[in-house]
This record gives sequence, structure tokens and C-alpha cells, in this order.
Amino acid sequence: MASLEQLLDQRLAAAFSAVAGGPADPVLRRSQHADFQADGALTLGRRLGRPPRDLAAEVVRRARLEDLCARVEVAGPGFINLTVADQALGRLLSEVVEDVRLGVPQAAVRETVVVDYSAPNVAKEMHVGHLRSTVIGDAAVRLLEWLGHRVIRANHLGDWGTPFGMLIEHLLDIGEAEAAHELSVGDLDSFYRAARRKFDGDEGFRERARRRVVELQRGDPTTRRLWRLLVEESERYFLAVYQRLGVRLTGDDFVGESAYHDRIPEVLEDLERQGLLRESGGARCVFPSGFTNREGEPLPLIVQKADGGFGYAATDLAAIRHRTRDLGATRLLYVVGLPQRQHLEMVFEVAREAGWLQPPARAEHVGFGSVLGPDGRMLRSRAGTPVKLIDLLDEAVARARTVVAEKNPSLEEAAREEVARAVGIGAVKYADLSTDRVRDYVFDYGRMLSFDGNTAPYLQYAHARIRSIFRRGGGETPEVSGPVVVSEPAERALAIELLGLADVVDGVAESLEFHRLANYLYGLATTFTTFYERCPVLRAEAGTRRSRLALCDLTARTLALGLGLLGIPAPDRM
RNA sequence: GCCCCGCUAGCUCAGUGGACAGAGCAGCUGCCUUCUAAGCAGUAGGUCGGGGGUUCGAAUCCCUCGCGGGGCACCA
Repeated sequence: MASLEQLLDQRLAAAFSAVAGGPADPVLRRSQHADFQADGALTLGRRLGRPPRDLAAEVVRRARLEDLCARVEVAGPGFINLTVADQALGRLLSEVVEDVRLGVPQAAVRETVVVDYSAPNVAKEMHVGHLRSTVIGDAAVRLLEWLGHRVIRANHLGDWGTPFGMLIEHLLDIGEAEAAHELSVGDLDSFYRAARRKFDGDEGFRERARRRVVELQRGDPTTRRLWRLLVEESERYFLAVYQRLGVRLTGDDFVGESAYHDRIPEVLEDLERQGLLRESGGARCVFPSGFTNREGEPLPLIVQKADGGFGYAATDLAAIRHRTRDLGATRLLYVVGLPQRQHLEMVFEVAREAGWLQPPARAEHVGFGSVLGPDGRMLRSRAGTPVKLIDLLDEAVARARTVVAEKNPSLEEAAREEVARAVGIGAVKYADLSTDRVRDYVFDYGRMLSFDGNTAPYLQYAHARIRSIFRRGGGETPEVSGPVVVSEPAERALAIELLGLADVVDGVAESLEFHRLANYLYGLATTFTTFYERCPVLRAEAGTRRSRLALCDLTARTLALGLGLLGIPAPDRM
């Protein structure tokens, strides 16, 4: 099913091409002066050396838009203003209302997509940095899955490397039972800090830790067992956080750095065979083209360190190779903070040079900025330590609970708790997803939990309010099927907004700019309230009532779907 | 020194070459015997960081400067 905008674009493109004597973009977009406007004649004017107004007029004469538009006019220097016919809006909406996918088609090309996200470190607390990666990655997973792609969730757990020597030795010092307890109840930071403190201050401990790392990499059974204990207890804790957060990640999605360890030799062999490896300062490196260091010299990606160990570059390369060759992925998403931009670009470049990342396969850094406190600096607790993610979520839910109890005292206990969770967690996620992800954003409970403005509670309430229309009258289920008829300006505005979902979803699947979906939902909600303010629904005469109920129903379903794609629940009651 | 990101209303943010730059909050003015007030309508508020340039047209593209943040070989 083609969207309204696609239909207009196709028809106009045909006319533009005929006039231009070759392909020409109509440059169609929404307009303040009509429903849509096409600006293609202005750029075409220069190309053809003809007055844009004449071109626009000719396009209008040739374009076959009778079934879609009530008015097509040339304005100003050559804008083509399009007013969509009420009948066309009604016809398209009637189809969308009947469609479980709300007019959004499945992806034409079904890809295998690996989404690399969340990636906490074993025996370390999850903080706000993980919040962004987890929330954005979860939205990517939900959206791409819904479009029909095969999505592989990859939680690149930090479960390997030199810190594990000190962590295991510390575990032995305090005893397995105590360690398991600390880790499983989420006291990860104090565990890690205690280990770190001993490592920094005790030469004997430091030596034990070093030896332990060697044992771990050698595969010593006892060491491996202790390591598994650390990993499993940490995973248990992370899963509890994910459950609280309401994301799709499961225990099966942990693919830690250790999982790629055995594949690193192949990576080295492959690079060696292709002549990409060079020894530099004792380390084995690849020098991807286009990267220089402070002195303007080629910048290496260190695959094997001078001491023989492997760093994250080796792991990342092994992961790419595995994902494209073994998993058959054609799209690799890395939901990782912006500071790692250069590292990832280098890894991608090496993978391309090594032939592991060839079109149509490509890798994308889905980067994001920092979470800031009210002071405009990186969010920290009063003590100056990073804020624990779980504390952040608990606080949001607690505040939501207060607000919900205040606004709707009639809600029974269990329902209130459920709503508080949906609102609190939803607010945190929406605050993260509703601004351009490359920018930093200020974490502010008051603003994100406000029922005014572009927030989750506003959208959730808009949804619940519509649902309440259908509940009114003692469980009566109003008839929503039948033809949709639009005529009032507010009805038309809502109709056009509703028909825009497919194009927005399409764009976001490509750009992974979820704030565009968020802004769309907010615009839809405000357009709806205007409609509901001006157009009686339940009081309207039977035919109009049925049609308007269909608009209400479709709006609610669109809000619920859109929020759902962002990982945010939309309760029926609030 | 090189590279990346950001700078838009008092605050928080939209706006990926087109018509007078848009929301929300805060401010001001209205609107609850009529499905919705956790709402709606209106009003006020801008050197789009500065300066050049490209273009019929620039918040948007290019150059340059400023401010803030980040990265730049064995941590991830």
C-alpha cells in the first residue's frame, strides 16, 4: 500500500520527468500554505534555463492528480500547492483503519541486522551511559523487527581482559559466597572499587592479579570457574535492570568479548595473508587509510599488543568478521557513545580493507551524546560518582507514582503501580529518544514527567483519553468500521497526520533518528486534541459518529504502535 | 597541532536549499451546567554564535573565527 505522500510524489515525478525530459525530483513536502507543496520547479528552472513558474504550470497541466487533489495551484516563484481531496483522504484512511500494520508496509528487502548495544562491564555498575545505548538499541531492535528484518541482538558484554585478574583475586579474598552476594544484589561498584584499591596499593596483590590473568587466558579450570561465577552473577543483575527498564534483551543476547577470543587467531591470519599487518613499536597493527595521529603520521589500529595480548580492536574486528561471514548480516549497528567515533571508524575501515565488510553489508555508528545533570555537566551523584542506572529508574517510578496518585486517586492500588511504572520508565526513555541523539541532553525528572509538552506522559495520556471514549457507556464497543468521511478542517488535519506514519517510520528505519518518530507522535497527539476540541464524536449523528470514532481508534492505535516501537508502554487507563 | 560533535526565543528543544524560522515550559489574555481542562485558543518573545562566500533563494551547503564538549598507539 503506497502512502498518500508516495502517491503524490509518484504522480508528480511522472509529470516533472515529462517536462524536464529526464528524471526530476518533485521535492514534495508538507506545507503551511496547502496540504503539500512541490518545490521541484524552482531547481528545475535553473537546470533548464526556463522560468520556474512556467515549468510549474506545465507540470500542473500534465500531472494526473484528479483522484487525489481537490486543488493544485502554482504560487509565488513556482511553488505547486496541493490540496488533497476529502474523498481521497477518506478512501485512504478507510484502508489504513482496516490494516493491522496501519499502512506501514514490511521492508521490501529483508535484511539481517546486528544491533550491538547496552554492553555493560562485568562487576561494574550500569550507569547513564548504558541507559542511552540500551534504550536507543532497544528502539532500533523493535523498529527493525517490526519492519520484518531479521534482528540479532548483541550485548557486547565486557567480560574479558586484564581487570579480571584483580577481580578474581579479590573474589578469592572475600570468599565466593560473599562475592556472589555482593554482585547479585547489585553492589557491583563497591566490589570493583575494593579490587581496584588493593590493586593500586598492594604490590603482592598486583602480582597475584597478573598471574591470574595469565591463568585465565591459559584456560586454567579453577580460574575459568571463578571467572564464570563473576560473569554469571553480573549477568543476573543486568537482567534485573533490563526487566525494570522493559527492554527486549535476554540472557541469550549476552555475547561477551570472550566469545570472540577464539576467533582472533583467524583474524590475524587473514590480515597477515592480505599483507595488512605491520609491526610497530613491538605491536602488530593495521594502518587504515585516512587516519593520522598528533604528529600527522599514520595512525595504527593495534590488533596485537607488544606484550602479546589482544585489545578491543582485535575483538571488534573478530566480531565484524563473524557477523558478516557467519551470521550473514548486511547491516551492523553500533549503539555506542560518540567518543568512540574514531575507534569505530578505524575498525570499519580495516574491515573494509580486509574484505569483511563489502556492499551491501555496511556498518553504522549509531552514536549518542552525554546525559547531563541540571548544572549542564555530566550527570553525577552528589558524591561525584556516576549515578547508578537502577537508582535513576527507581526514582523516576517513585515520582511517577506520586504524580499518578495525585492526578487520578480513583485508580486502584495495583493499577496505579502498573501505570506508575509505565509512566516513570516511559518518561526516562522518551526523554532520551525525543531529542537528536548526537546531542547531549539534560536529565530532568520534572520536565520528563510533565504532562505538558513533548513528553511520554502527555502521549500516554492522549492515548488513554481516546481509549476512555470507547469505554464510556458501560462497556459499549462503538462500531468503528465502515467508510471514513472527512470534511472539517480539524478532521482533515488529523487525517493527513495519520496518513504520514509510514513515511516517518521508513525514514527512521534508515536514519535511526528516533526523535523524528517522537516528534511525529507529539504532532499527532496535538492535532488530535484540536480535532477532539472542535469535532463532537459521541454526540455526532450516526454516520459522522462512526467515522469519527474510526479516526479516534486509528489515532489511539497509531500512538500505541509508535510508543511501542520506542519501547514505551501505552496503558489504556491512567 | 589535527580530527569529530554541538551553538536556534529567558529555559528545554524541533526545523537534512525554499514562502512571514516553529513547539513546550516560564509570562500575559481568554475558555470548564454541553464526549476531552493531565486540555484548548490567542498574545508576546529571535543579530538562527560572529564574519565572509556559493545560490533566484541559506538556520540548512562552503570557508574562516569564537565558545563549549570529546577524541588522537598498546583501557574499552
